[in-house]
Amino acid sequence: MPELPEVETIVRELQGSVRGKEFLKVEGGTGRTIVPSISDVSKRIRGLKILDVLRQGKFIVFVLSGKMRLVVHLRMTGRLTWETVEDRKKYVRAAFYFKDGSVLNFSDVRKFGRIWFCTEGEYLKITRIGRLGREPLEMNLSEFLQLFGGRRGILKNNLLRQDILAGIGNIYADEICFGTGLHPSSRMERISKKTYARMFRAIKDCLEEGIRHCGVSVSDFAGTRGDLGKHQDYLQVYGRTGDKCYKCGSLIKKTVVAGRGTHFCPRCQKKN
DNA sequence: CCGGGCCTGCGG
DNA sequence: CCGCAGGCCCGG
Repeated sequence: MPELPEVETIVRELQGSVRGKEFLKVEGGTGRTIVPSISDVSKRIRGLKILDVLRQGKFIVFVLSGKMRLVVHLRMTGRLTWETVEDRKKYVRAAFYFKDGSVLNFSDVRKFGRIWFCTEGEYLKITRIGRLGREPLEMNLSEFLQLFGGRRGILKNNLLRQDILAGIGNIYADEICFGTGLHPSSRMERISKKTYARMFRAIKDCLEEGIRHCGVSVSDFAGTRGDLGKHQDYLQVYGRTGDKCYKCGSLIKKTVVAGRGTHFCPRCQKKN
C-alpha cells in the first residue's frame, strides 16, 4: 500500500529518468483502469513529451507538453516499473511506450489503481487532487496547530483523511500515533497543544524516515526498477503484532480503528 | 461515522 | 474455503 513516502520514492526515480521522453502509444487490457479509454488515450498521447513529474498526496502527476496531464494513483497494489524489470507480467493493466524504445508498465493485481489523461485545466477536478488537504512535509508547526487544533473525533480517522493532510495511509498513521504516544482511537478534542507539537514532529519524522529508507515493502510496493524499500525493518508497531515494543518491551497489540487493522503498544500509547 | 463495493491472492 | 489485506468512493 503505497503512501506518501512510497509514492515520493517512485516520483524521485521518475524525475531522474522520464523527463524529455516522448510518448508513442499506450497498450493494455480493457477495463476501468484508465480514463478515458486506453485506445482514446493512446491516440491522443502520441507525440506528447514529459516535462516534469511530481507528487500530490498519493497521486503521481506527469506534466506533459500540450497542456496535458497524466495522473496515476496506485491505490493498493499498483506499480510503475520499467519493462526491463521482470515484473508481474500478467497484471500489467497499461503499458506506456516511448519513442526511445523504453516502456513503462502500470501493473496492478487488484485493479483498484487508476490512470487519468486530461488537460491541465480539468485535472484537479477529474482526479480529485483538488480536494486534497495540506502536504504534511510542507507545513510548519503553527500551520499544523491551525489545521489540527480545533478538530474533533478519533485521531486515526483524522490522520487518514486526505482532505486534511494528504498522503498518510494505514501504516504511517499507526507509526505516527506511536511516535506521539497516543492510542489511535484517542479523541482529538482532548489532545493538548503540547501533545499536538509532539504529533507534528512524529508526522515529519515518520514520513521523512520512510522516504530515507525508500518506503515500506510489505505486500506490494517496489520502485520503478523493481527494488524493494527498507523501511519495513524500522517500523515500530505496524505488522509487529505480538512482538516486543522496542521502547518498553510490552507486546504490540492489534485492533480495529477507523475500519482498519490498527497496531499499537498498550503501554506507550494510552487512550486520552 | 460506519459499512459495502471495487478486486485478487494468500494465510489460517 | 472463508475472510482478511486497506486505497478511496459512496450511500445511509
